[in-house]
Amino acid sequence: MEAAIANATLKALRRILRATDGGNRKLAAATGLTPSQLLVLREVEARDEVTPGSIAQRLQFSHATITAIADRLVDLGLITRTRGERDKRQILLNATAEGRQRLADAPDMLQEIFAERFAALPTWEQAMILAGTERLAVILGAGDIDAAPLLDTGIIDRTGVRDGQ
Amino acid sequence: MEAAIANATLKALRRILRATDGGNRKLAAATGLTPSQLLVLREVEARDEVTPGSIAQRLQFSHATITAIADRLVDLGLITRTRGERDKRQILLNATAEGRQRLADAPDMLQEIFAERFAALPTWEQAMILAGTERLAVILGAGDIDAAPLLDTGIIDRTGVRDGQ
DNA sequence: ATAATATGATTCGATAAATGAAATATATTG
DNA sequence: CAATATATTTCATTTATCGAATCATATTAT
Repeated sequence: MEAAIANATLKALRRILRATDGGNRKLAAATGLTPSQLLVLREVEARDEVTPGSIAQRLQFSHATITAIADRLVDLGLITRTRGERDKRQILLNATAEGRQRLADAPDMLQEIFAERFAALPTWEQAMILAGTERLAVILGAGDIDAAPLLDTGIIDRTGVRDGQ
Repeated sequence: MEAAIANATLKALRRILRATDGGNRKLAAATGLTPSQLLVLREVEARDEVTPGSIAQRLQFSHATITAIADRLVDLGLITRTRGERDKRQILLNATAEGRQRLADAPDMLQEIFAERFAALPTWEQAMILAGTERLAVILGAGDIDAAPLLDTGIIDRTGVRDGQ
C-alpha cells in the first residue's frame, strides 16, 4: 500500500507546483524583468563569479540563450561581465549592487500568500509540515530531476514532431 | 519562534520548486512541444470545452498568446476549436485523441525520480511527508497566489516586505 | 426596437526568448 | 607545435508574448 501513499503525495505535490506556478510570471512583471531574465539574475546573484556555461547547464538553457539574456542584463546594469583570469576563455558574471537591489525589492509571492496562512496553523502542525517538506526537498534535491536518460535511450522517439523550439 | 518554522518551510519549499523546475523544459522537449504549448494542452485536456479566455486567466497569459499557442496546437492536431452555441462569441477548445495520447505518453519526471526514492523511506516517514505535503497544498491552493493587488496598486511598492531567498 | 456599451476572440506589429550551427579565442594533449 | 577540446559569442531562424486595434456577438439603457 505504500504506492498509495506515494501517489497521494505526488498528487499533493502537483497541486503545490500548480499553485505556485503562475506566481513567477507576475513576479517577473513586478520586477520589470522577463521570467528568464529573473531566473538568470537569481542564478548569478546566488553564486557570484559564475560562468554562462554553468548557468546554461543548471537552467537547462543553451549557451546562446544565456549569452543573449546576459547581454540584456548587462544593458540594464544588473550584472557585469569580466573575463576570467585563471581561464581566459571563461566569462565571469557578477550581480551589480543594482541587480541585488532589484532582487531584494522583488515581492515574494510565496512569502505573501504563505505567511499569514501558515501562521494561522497550530505549532504542532507547522512542525509537521516543516518536517515533511524538508524531507521532500532532500528527496527531490538529491540529484537533479533529469530526463536525459529518457531522451538518450529514445524512449520517446516522437518521430519528427520536432520543430525548432 | 513560529516565524522560524515558517521560514524554514519556505526555504524547503523553494528547494522543491527549484528541483522540479528544470524538469518542465525537458518534459516539454520529450513530448516535442514547447513548455507553453504543453501547459496549454494540459489545461485543455483537464477540463474540456474551455474557452481561450479562461485559459489565459488561469495561466496568466494574454488572450493573444493563447490564440497563438492554440493555433499551433490545432495545426499539430492536438486540439480542436469549435464555436460556442450558447454564446457565439466564445470558442471552445477540446483535446483530440492524439492530444490526449501525447500527454499520456509524456514521461512523468516527477514520477520517475520520486517513485524509487520515496519507496525507500520507512512507512511512517512516508505518512508524515504525505500529511505535510497535503496540508501545504491546501494552504497554497486556497485561493490562487495572485500578485494582482500588488501590481494594480502601481508597480513595485514593496516597502520593506521580506527578502526573497 | 435601437443605440450604446461590454465581452470574447483574433489579427497585427513589435520585442524578447530560444536554439543550432558556425566562428573565435583560449587550453590541453600528444 | 599541431591537433583537439572547451568556453563563449555571433548569426539566422523560429516561437513566445504582449498591447493595441478590430470584428463579432451580447447585454443594457433609453
